[in-house]
Amino acid sequence: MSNASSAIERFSRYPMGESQSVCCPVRDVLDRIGDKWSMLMIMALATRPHRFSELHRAVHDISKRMLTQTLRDLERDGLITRHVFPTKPPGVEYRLAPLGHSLLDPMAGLIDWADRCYGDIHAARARFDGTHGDAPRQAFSNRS
Amino acid sequence: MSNASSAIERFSRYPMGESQSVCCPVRDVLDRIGDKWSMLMIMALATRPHRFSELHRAVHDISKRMLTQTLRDLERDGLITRHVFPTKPPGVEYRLAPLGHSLLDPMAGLIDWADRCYGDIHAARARFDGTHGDAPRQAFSNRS
DNA sequence: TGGGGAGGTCTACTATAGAGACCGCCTTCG
DNA sequence: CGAAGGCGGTCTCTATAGTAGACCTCCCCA
Repeated sequence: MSNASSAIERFSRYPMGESQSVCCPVRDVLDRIGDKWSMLMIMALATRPHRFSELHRAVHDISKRMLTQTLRDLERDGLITRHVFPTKPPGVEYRLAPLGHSLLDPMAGLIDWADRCYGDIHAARARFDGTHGDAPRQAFSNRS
Repeated sequence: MSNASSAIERFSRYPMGESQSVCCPVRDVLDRIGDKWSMLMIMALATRPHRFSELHRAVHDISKRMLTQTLRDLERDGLITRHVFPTKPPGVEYRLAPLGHSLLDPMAGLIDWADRCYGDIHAARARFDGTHGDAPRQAFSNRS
């Protein structure tokens, strides 16, 4: 918590109240890497460069469309780079840019936390669903 | 990178290839806190407990619907707690649970990174949009 | 000659988020 | 007395984003 409080404080400097989302790095960064696939891509690329299809195989349940889009967005933000090799059938390799590399450390903290607290979260979830609801499917749904 | 590599390695133990999303803490946790609002809620609650309307004012551009849902989900996962005070008009207070508190530290790392690299990301984005596209609006869109 | 992989794009479908109206309860103001 | 407004939500409608999966070109290999 030692360094957390300072970060929270730093964060608090960015007012959230008046459509300031544009000037709040947290919102901005979260919108980018907080989506379903970006972090997974970064993690996959953390060990070594990957080809498009390798990434597709590595993640399997991403659609090609989302794979392309996620890679484009990450490239656009300078987190990964895209290299085309003009071989016979052109090969494309994606690799982590330095900026992407610098993300690994903070991400590792999160992964660590996820790993540690996974069980607690599921326990809490089960407890909530048991105590609180008869229909444990979703806590909040658009049931028609 | 020192501790990052170990975390990456730990992550790699969870295969992503065979619909293993259910057993991968990273995916699981990311789906929860990686959404647009959860982290913002946690950050808002980091300093002190908040009432429902306080949170709404603090974030302003969240709809009540999403606010309710986000709070429910966080409560369900044991990250925050919800206290109802049976005062004249019942008041509801949300506060961080210990589990939520333990998230602050890893989150701080990310906020820190966001703060540091915000500029780089925007620079990269501008460069990409300039070099790469005539229509800098979106890198990938469903244009009809 | 036709199957398969690479590296995508396109279209159609559907789940999700967001806007904003509404609600019961209570207090306060004119 | 009647209206206004805050609290803590829920409900419905619509716009948007994600998903599945067909399709495409180029090349290699048997």
